Amino acid sequence: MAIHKKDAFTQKEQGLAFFAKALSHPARIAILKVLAQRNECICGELVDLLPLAQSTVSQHLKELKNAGLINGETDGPRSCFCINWKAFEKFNAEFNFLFANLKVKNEKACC
Amino acid sequence: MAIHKKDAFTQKEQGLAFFAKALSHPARIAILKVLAQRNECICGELVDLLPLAQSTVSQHLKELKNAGLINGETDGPRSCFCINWKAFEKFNAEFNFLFANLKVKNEKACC
DNA sequence: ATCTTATATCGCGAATATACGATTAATAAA
DNA sequence: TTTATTAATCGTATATTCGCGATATAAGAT
Repeated sequence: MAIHKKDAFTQKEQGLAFFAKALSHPARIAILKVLAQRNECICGELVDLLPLAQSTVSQHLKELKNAGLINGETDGPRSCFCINWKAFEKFNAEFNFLFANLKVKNEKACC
Repeated sequence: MAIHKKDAFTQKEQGLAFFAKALSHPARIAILKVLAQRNECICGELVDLLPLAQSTVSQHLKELKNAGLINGETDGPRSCFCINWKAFEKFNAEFNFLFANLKVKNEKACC
């Protein structure tokens, strides 16, 4: 009863979907926004900035890290995170590859 | 027992997350790719192009339409869909607003 | 050694998402 | 009118996500 048959799709399709999934929750968008607005790693603070419990924030951070969107180090009772801009560039590139460069010739309206 | 407390986040954060959610499944990426590669609405065909059952494809189309990513009309036993490029532009704009324009000053590496 | 602090992980309940087959709906074709 | 054809919807099983409290972990402070 193979639910989730994502393997029936191409690597590019899976990759883009995987990336989008990481962005698909407002809490993760909010975390990324905070990280993007600073010039340094954020150590702590994040829990205070979000309307979520500490364990929940930690989970979202884990997902973002798993998706490669953020880098992080955990030194004992303190952990630091910052955005991985290269991953964002990669996403933009793939996204544009699939859609944006096709846009011009499709400008005409259909339905 | 408010699960999914997305209302605790800003409209922009929710909007971007909602859009990303629509892109977060390879089947939907594949559908959008097909629609993008044509100059016209696609009437039918989609089910044949995807490794999914008809009802499943229909569900994904519904989600894409609900997210505003595609336009569609259903005339009796035939339905047509095409990409809504304006929605893509809006996504790009919001995405860049939150992240890309912050990138330059953050180019330095941290962790 | 003990206490404090900050983070990660575990376990659970509730909500969503995925997928399919079966059914319904709506038009075209006979 | 009856018969296809095509797409949407319903019902359902299963998987995944979300959120939290409780617990574990790991280092610094006392």
